[in-house]
Amino acid sequence: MSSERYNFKETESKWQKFWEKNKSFSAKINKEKKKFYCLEMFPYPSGNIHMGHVRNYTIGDVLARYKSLNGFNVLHPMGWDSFGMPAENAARQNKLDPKTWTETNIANMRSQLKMLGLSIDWDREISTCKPEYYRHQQEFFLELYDKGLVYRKEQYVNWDPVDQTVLANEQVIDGKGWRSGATVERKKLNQWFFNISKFSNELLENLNDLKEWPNKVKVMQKNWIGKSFGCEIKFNIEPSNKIKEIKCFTTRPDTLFGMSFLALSIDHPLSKFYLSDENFISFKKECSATGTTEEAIANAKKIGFKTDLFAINPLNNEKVPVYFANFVLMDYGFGAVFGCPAHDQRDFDFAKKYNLNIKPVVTPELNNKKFETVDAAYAGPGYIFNSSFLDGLKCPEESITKTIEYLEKKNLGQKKINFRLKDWGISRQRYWGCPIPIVYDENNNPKKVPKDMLPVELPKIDQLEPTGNPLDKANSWKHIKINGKKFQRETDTLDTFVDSSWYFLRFCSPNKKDYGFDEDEVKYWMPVDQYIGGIEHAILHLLYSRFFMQAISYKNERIKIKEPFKGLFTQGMVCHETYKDNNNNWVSPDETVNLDGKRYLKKDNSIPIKVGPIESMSKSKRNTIDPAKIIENFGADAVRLFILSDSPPEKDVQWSDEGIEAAYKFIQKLWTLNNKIIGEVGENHPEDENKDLEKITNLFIKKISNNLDNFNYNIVIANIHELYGLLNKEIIKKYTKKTWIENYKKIMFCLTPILPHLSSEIIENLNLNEEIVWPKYNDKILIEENIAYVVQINGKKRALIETDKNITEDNLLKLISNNSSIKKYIDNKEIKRKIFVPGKLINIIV
RNA sequence: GGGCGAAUGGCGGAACUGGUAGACGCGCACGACUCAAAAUCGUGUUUCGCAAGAAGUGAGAGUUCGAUUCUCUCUUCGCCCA
Repeated sequence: MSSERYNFKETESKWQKFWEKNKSFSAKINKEKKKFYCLEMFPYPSGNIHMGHVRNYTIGDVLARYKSLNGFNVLHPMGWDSFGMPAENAARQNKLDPKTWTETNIANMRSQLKMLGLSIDWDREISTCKPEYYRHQQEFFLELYDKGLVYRKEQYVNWDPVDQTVLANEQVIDGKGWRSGATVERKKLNQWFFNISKFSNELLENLNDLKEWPNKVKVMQKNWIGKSFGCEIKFNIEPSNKIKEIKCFTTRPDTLFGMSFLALSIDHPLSKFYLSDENFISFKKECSATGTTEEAIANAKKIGFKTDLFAINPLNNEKVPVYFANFVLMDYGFGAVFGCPAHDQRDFDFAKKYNLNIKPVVTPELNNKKFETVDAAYAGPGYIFNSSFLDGLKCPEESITKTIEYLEKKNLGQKKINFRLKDWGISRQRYWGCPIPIVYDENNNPKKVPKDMLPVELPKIDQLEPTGNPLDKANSWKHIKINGKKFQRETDTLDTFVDSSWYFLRFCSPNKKDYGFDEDEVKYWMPVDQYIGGIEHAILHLLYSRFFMQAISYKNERIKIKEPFKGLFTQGMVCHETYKDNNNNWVSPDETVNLDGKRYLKKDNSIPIKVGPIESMSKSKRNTIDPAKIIENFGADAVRLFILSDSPPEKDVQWSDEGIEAAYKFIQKLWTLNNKIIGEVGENHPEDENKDLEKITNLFIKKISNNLDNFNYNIVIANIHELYGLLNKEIIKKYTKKTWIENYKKIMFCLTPILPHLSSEIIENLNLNEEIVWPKYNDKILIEENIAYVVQINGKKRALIETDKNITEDNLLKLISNNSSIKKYIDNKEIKRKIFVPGKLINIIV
């Protein structure tokens, strides 16, 4: 017998144990069934799960369970993105070993996730920091090396001279190292790259086939890849003793007549002639004060170094000075641009500073030959002028193609496609990452580590020193003999984005020893049918994973999959109010007492708290809520219910105490209702009073199915609330035991994706002895004989008339003319027009 | 500066292909139970108005018998890129 109050602790742990023991969510290839690969972005094991995880994994779990009930063979795995800087930082600070720190966190977070009741195949759990995982990653690296997709070149990094370490961009704050406070320098290092730009066109074109991706993400990737049409132009240089010509790329060849200088990147090959010039060296130093991001370079003050060279404009043979400038990137085009100050703001700023000619060549109006750019560059459309044979062309529609045609004909330049996407630098000067399987001989030539020597395992270091690269100091590991020859190991490790670029393949065969994945398993499970995660990974992680799939299938006939993620869903963030005390220090929700819903006091000293804006939960603002505590107090079903209820899953949701309490109460109400229904079932009336219960059930199944199909999970919760109200009214009516069970069980089956524990318990108590499947609804039952017709007069609703659905227009009009509340609107008035929509409404124009 | 998106009660949000705006939840108010409180249950809750009624989906126009929904202009906000 069911007790009065629902004991969520007992019931939830009972079912979690049941699922674990029976391996209820274990996935195996079954070619009889359609597969469904449901994947959520795997977490970084930072210590505890946060609300973002709860939301992400609840959304995924609802989908996985729903698909499973609908007859799909579901793969729903979980793992750990367990290499990365937080572990290394924590280890350096506390002089620990990152492995122990990471493993403790994983154990903790695994148990927290299990408390959510997720339908995960835990036998497939993987962790990227384990040699059993990264061994295969090293093999992929070597495969890509053989395919020519990996190379080494020099590139700038942010160098912290005090900590003797390379910093990521986000570790540089106001030009200083985040921990040491030392001024960060730009330093050139030899680093490894994946040739992602080789696939620029494929990565761009394939976006069109990703029909189940949010358009927003596709647009972001498209902009990131940044395909542009332009022109490569050759400039002759005078005097020609250093260099004869300089190539540059431009998207605006049509402004060539407005050129007043040529700007080069400080890394341009020409720079080698100036390295003995003290002024150039100090200029170079000044440039290295700016960060390495595009944004930092764009916002920096434009500075230049004038050379003794001049470039010849190929169109009019004018001579213009050649500068080195800090805003030109070696990665873009050829590290050289021509400056047209009148129509580019950057060039305009530069020309103003160095007193260079500003000659307008585009005018907004066709006949305005006096147009000048005085305060700012003009980048808008218009007509070409001051440009000899180009004059009068419409800009940019005609002018660009015409100019390119001319340059090509005269052999001065040629049309070119340029991509913004740069190759992916994968070297990290860190300890806690996947070792790069490369060694160097005595002449510093790189050699692959032989396959039979994989994995290259990280050396065990019990205590990490606060500074430097530990692998560089690990002498016994670093020096190695292969076939009697001496080598030194590569001491950089791989970017952790590499770890997450193929983990979805590993999940298909997580225990395969000799290779990263099993081809048959991958053929069956891939691609991921639904990938779910945060929008913050819209570009890098998703693009890198797409590249990896391209790279693996490149020159490999057996792997046909080009795109890893068929469907993508990006969920919004979990937000909370922020609180500050009168010293402007952040205060966490745990430290406050709610006075009246609006005002808060600090718990320990009763001083009023300032309530700030609602922001996404973050440790720095101290507005986080610990899911573990919430599950402990309210139960997993209540948390699942609330995290889905308040906002559409793709939008941000606000966490509130009232919300989770309401969810908890609703779980209790469902249990109370269940007890009443079980009582009714025991009554066993001889026949049904009416068909209402059947209608309620069918309409509910229809609504909840549609809403689940469309990710309208917040509306799904509303459907359940609505259903509760209806059933509560229904229990006073009389139905047979059979009718009650038939309908109630279907309803409960529908609740299992959302509230798996409560519904499993109820279903068990029904003693059905049948498999749980997603119920089908019967549309015929939902057809109503009578319907409330909307009666509009001049487009305004004036009445509802309950009548036969299939009534004719004439009969409906008769009804209306007898209706007292409408009569007054049409009496003594001429009816000009009638619009009749069968089964819905009639609109009378008078 | 460019691109994408959003704007609906006190709050979060519903409204299928143009057809009853405000589902559902929170909050609030009143009532029942109770010596009382909590919990629970019930009723109400867009605004103005006693009412009949009128107005109403960021602002302004347009298409239409009819617009939250379609088109244009503008305002504000968010995200991405610069």
